[in-house]
Amino acid sequence: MNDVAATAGVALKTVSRVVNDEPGVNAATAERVRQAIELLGYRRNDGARVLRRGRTASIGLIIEDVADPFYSGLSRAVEDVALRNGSLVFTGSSGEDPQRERALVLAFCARRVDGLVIVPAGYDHGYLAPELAAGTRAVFADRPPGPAVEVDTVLCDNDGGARTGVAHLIAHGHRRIAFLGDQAAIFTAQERLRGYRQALEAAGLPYDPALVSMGVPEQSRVTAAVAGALALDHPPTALFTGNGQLTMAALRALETLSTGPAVLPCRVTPGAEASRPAIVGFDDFALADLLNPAITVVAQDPTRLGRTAAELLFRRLTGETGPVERIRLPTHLIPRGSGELPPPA
Amino acid sequence: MNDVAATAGVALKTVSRVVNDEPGVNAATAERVRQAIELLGYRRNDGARVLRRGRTASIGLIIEDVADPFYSGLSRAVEDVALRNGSLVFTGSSGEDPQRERALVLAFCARRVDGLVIVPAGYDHGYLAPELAAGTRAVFADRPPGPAVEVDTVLCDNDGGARTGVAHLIAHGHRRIAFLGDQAAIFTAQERLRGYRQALEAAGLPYDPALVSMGVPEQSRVTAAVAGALALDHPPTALFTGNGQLTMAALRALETLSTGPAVLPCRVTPGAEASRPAIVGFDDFALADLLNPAITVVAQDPTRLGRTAAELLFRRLTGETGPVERIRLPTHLIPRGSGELPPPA
DNA sequence: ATGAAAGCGCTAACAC
DNA sequence: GTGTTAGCGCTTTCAT
Repeated sequence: MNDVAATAGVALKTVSRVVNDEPGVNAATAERVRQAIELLGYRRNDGARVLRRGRTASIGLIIEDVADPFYSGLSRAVEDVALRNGSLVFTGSSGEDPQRERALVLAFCARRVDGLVIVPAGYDHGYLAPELAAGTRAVFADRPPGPAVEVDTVLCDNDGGARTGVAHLIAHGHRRIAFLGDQAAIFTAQERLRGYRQALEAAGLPYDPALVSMGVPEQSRVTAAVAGALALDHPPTALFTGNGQLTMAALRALETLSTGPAVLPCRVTPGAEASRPAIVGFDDFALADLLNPAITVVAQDPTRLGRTAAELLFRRLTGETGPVERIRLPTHLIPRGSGELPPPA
Repeated sequence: MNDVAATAGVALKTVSRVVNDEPGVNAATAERVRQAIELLGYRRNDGARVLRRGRTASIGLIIEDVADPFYSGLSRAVEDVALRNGSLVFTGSSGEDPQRERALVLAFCARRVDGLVIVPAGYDHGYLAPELAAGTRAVFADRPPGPAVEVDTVLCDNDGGARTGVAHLIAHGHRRIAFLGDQAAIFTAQERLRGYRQALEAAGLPYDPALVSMGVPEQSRVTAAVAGALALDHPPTALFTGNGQLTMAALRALETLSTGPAVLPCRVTPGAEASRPAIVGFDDFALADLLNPAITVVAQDPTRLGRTAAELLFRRLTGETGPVERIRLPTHLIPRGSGELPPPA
């Protein structure tokens, strides 16, 4: 900037004015400055600017894994809102590891991000308190913070969604419905399990722990869980899966376990359909409509979740006060076939 | 930092030494400083640190859309490599818009990122030259830069992959193969089209422009393209799709266009299979193996692409010199059924 | 082992 | 309209 000023024969401040489009600069002077900028290939150093002004015009986003379609949809929404607000976004994947979540949040705070959108992996957010006290704003998305801090939160209607999905299966005649959930420590997994139980209760059906399996959404575990359930004396006639990854893994498990010979181009052996359990999954996913049968899901809207959280964050950053907000986003059932299969006669 | 120094009764520099684990501080003094830090909730301001030291320990990543599984896989890989190198990553989606690509790159540069991983939307990268001259390193991934700059590039073997996929269809007896590609302006789309033509030529088959359709991967366009091809006097018996989005859209189009009644739980009317065109797609995607028939693909490895690009970037950032690198990553064919369907007798 | 001073590149506050 | 000065929070250099 000094060099530019020297080359243009003006003072430092004038260059600053031109660079920032501040009013009160003679058009001719401004032009000279712009030429000097061009000549020297000058670029404003935003880091220094930030240091002086206090606002970094950047936010941090912590999710579980960008590579998961649910979170990448959320990411894109956050990014778009940030862009509209003139802000850049640091993204970090926690991989469901509270240590990494913490490290990322702290690293972002050290960069003095203006705010954070956090999908937490852990429950202890005491580490956030000093940052919040220092003025960094945070919005939790998809899962709430632990009791140590009180911040705006945008969640999905997990138990309501699960209730709807399970009630749908019940309405189609199922009485033995297995529940396949994510790790029991995860908030959304707990809420969805709760919804499952509520639906059973509302229909006067017993809760059978043998029909419930919670754990990591790995194929091997899911295959084992599905196989185990189907091998019960009174096997389930339907399956409710707690998220998109689990649904896909369960479908693959059913395919693997299917006893009939794999016949191309139609893998489902004619006549074998009837023995196939009905399935409803939490989360919509690409191609759910092209499977055979097409998959009935309880859809959330990751884009809306991200947008809502980011917009709330920017409203806070632009000074909106008021009590901590707790927003619940609705889900909706999309019947496609797999959830309408009747139980075997 | 001043406050900490005052509270601990030491000089500013001593606090700096403690914060940075520099040697040469009395253990007792260090402890006093640490207590003061704790007491005041002090956090080092990395922005100021960066201003002084010159390195921001952050990189920028520009992709087309985080929400696309191909790019989100790439993102995650870049993020992981960055983490291992103690760096944070700014992510931005260009949405295939050269203006936005440019704006994002420039914004990242203004933040003085150490380097960039760019999946370019445009071809004119003249705007990058001053940044490169200023010392910012860049690596292009998936698509090369325009002629204005010369930088490291990691690409996938697009024409080779397409050649393999199309040759596979030819080997299964197909003589009329349609090609459905992304917008003709996109580098990878061009290379894949080239591979398609090479495969035809190698087999002594004529190139028929009526069988080729390039454009945005929107469902309506794809449905129209597929319908158009199938309505030709000599319709194709097989289809090669140029990327994952196109493959999914084409499958949906085939489903929509399928003349037989939709019969649950098996949508493909018995007997109708024979009239279904074979299909091979570029890019693997979730559930490709569970469709009916399962989808044969030419798979790239987005994780490897991201990892390779990011590692190259960090090697450059740690001083590795040498000529500009141009890396090509292999693809591999995964036969699953759809690509092995024979043409109608 | 510790400290004082200078300055990274910029903008806010106030002259002129 | 334009320039001067101070200082954002830190690290570097050079003393002590």
